[in-house]
Amino acid sequence: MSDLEALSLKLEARGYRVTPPRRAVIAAVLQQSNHFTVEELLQRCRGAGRATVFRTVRLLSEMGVICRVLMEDGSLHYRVSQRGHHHHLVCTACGHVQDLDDCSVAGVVRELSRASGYEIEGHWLEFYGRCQSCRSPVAVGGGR
Amino acid sequence: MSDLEALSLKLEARGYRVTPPRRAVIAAVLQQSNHFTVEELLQRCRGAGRATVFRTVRLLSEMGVICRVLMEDGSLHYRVSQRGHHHHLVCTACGHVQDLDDCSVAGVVRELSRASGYEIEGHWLEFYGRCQSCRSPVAVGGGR
DNA sequence: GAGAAACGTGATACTTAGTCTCACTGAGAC
DNA sequence: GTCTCAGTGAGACTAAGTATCACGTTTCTC
Repeated sequence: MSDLEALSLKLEARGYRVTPPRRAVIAAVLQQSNHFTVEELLQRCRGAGRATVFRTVRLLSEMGVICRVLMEDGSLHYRVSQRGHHHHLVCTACGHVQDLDDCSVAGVVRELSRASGYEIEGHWLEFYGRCQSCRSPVAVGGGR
Repeated sequence: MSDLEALSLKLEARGYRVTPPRRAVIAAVLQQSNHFTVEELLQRCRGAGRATVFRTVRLLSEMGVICRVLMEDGSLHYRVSQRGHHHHLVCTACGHVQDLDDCSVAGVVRELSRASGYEIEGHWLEFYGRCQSCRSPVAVGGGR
């Protein structure tokens, strides 16, 4: 069973109809290997309207199929998400995003909760840097 | 010396003029005890134009006088910042923001850098929860 | 002090990312 | 067949921020 079919079943199980525009958006989302913006999806789903693409993205986001990635400039991108709670490591040079499996601040949250008296319900954590292939190995000509 | 005067001197030292609209924006910023939006500043500085308020906010942000706070809904607010790199603890009930002095993920960054091969240059971390006075005395525990 | 250059300004148009509204469509229930 | 209702596209609208432009004010130079 393809990812598209699996997702369609998941939508139907939740009582949503799987219409041609929704299929088009989901297919476009699944084609994206890295992060994307809604504008990029709109380019790929010429058939579907703006509102529909935004609605479907919100739906997929609520279902946990895609997650939001906060870029270093403050803009929000989206990304297919296999797991539940996780964080991202964003390469500021090539834009590649890597998922971080385990939540590295779980201990910090416990400690902070005790120290501050807050009941901590959530957090947002993104790392920015240069991936292995973008790190210039002693500047072999050019660089950025 | 008041904060306003200190900031004015800081601006002049950087070669910026301290004009009446800028003074008005800075005064409005310093009046805010918690986080604020540019729209709120605009309400308070009726004299200064929209563009000027945005320009001054960007200027103060570049100077490190104010910092951005990412709210749970994805919107960006601003906040007077006394220190350099720090994180925020946002109460989702009353909206109060608390600064976290020491960067609690410094160790995580080092570990992650080694494990992933990334040269980590920055990160964004915000915590969300309910502050001591907003926690209902019954509901202890839970979490996301 | 005059004139020029630089800086800062408000008004306003524009951009981006997203939401809202509304008339319409098509599938399913009866 | 018709009623209902989720889903649709078009397009208006919103929020947050940027760009442009003509103009005013300061500062610099002579």
